Amino acid sequence: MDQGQGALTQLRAYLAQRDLPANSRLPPERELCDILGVSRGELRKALAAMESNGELWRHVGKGTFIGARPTKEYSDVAAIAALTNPREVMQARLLIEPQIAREAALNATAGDIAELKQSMFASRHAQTWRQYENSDNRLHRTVAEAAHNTVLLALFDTLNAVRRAVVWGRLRDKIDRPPPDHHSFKEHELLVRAIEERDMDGAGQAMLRHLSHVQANLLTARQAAE
Amino acid sequence: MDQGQGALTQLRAYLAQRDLPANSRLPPERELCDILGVSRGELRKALAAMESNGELWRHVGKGTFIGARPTKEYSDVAAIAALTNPREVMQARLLIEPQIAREAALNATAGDIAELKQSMFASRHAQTWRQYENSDNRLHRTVAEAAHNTVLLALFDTLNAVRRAVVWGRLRDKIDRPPPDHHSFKEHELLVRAIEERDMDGAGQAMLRHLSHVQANLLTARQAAE
DNA sequence: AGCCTAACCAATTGTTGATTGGTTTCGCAA
DNA sequence: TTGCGAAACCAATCAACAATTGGTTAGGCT
Repeated sequence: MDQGQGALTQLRAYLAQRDLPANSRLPPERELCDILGVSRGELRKALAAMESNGELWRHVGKGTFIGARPTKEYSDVAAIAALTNPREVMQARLLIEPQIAREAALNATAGDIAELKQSMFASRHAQTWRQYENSDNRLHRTVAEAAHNTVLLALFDTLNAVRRAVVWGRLRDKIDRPPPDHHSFKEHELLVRAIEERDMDGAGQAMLRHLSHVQANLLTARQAAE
Repeated sequence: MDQGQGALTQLRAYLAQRDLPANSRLPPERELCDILGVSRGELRKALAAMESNGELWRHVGKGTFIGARPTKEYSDVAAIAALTNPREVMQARLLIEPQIAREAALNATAGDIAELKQSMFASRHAQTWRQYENSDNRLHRTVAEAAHNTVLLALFDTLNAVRRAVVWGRLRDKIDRPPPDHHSFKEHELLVRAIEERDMDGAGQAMLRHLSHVQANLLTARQAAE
């Protein structure tokens, strides 16, 4: 009995002496056996006790680490897409993206703005709807990048992934191409210009107006299809 | 001159003949040279033309692929948390949550409002900071639920998960409890009342003011710790 | 019965060599 | 001089294999 807790005591002493920071890895069990002069079975009992106590965590092939096991959380895009519909996705875009655009106006670098213009140029000269949508996606994501906030960018990507998953079935005529007077061209231009001029309100409003038109188009396209 | 475009023509013919699906990889350049009977330089010119046109994309060590370059998407909360910091998270909350609150004012049901009040009551009577934070989390999430938009709720959950993962080191005195005049109490009340009265602007502003105070507290707490 | 030791298992990591797009260099010819 | 082609080289990536590591089992000893 005294032996059983002896291993734990030794291990605790070893850890206290080193005073290792959180998430640091401690030597493999086979080495710790030698260091502490304990058998591997006893050592593992002590480790199990400390692990169940939340003081450390272990994983095969990785090792043993100080602190709490890192939580593995996913926001499963497929799960979200299964529960929602295009209306909700569009509404979320209308609420989120203008805010991102405002932030982009504040933080965009010259490089960001150059890339925005390039995407704008590409979308204007797209030969097919497919190409246009590529450029359009790229422009919207560049806006999100220009906000220079990792979390906002991640949220945008999630939203975007959901959007793509939801509007999956929607297809446009592959032969046709965007008309030269497509509403997005002018709207994109206003958006990029507002960002370039550091006009937060202007950028937010431009994005809002652009997405409102996209939403309106979704409705008409849907009505036309029925 | 005819040669220069000849490579592109041959490449296009090759691709048209195979009719490869999107995201499929085509042979390495050195092989394509032999297949098409073109020099590598000319082939690369043709590939560059098609790449700038958005028809394919290339990457060292990977190869050349049909279609648009896949955007690197985040959905792993741990990955986001590793790349960001409390400042960015707080900023994202300031941009997102007020918009959610506005939507909640529009869509909240009587049941939602009842639950909001219950969370508010619980947070006001919390015995420890731990309990308070549970109630506070619950209130904020109920607001997101009250927006009745699956996508917005999912984005909120993602943001929340990132927040929890990022504020790792932050510790509050476990003995102490929230003071009776804690700023959040009054702010929560204003928020819930605005939602109840269907006041979108009021709800958005209340949430914005509340989070601004939270942000300010973060700063002072940080300063006090140093 | 309890323990140590040794061996084995499966998940993970590390390493090495080959592959691949990108670039440079040199020779040649118009 | 200019442009093209062939070859060599570079760095990022991938693929396959060996080594590491926590988890488990079997046998022998006290």
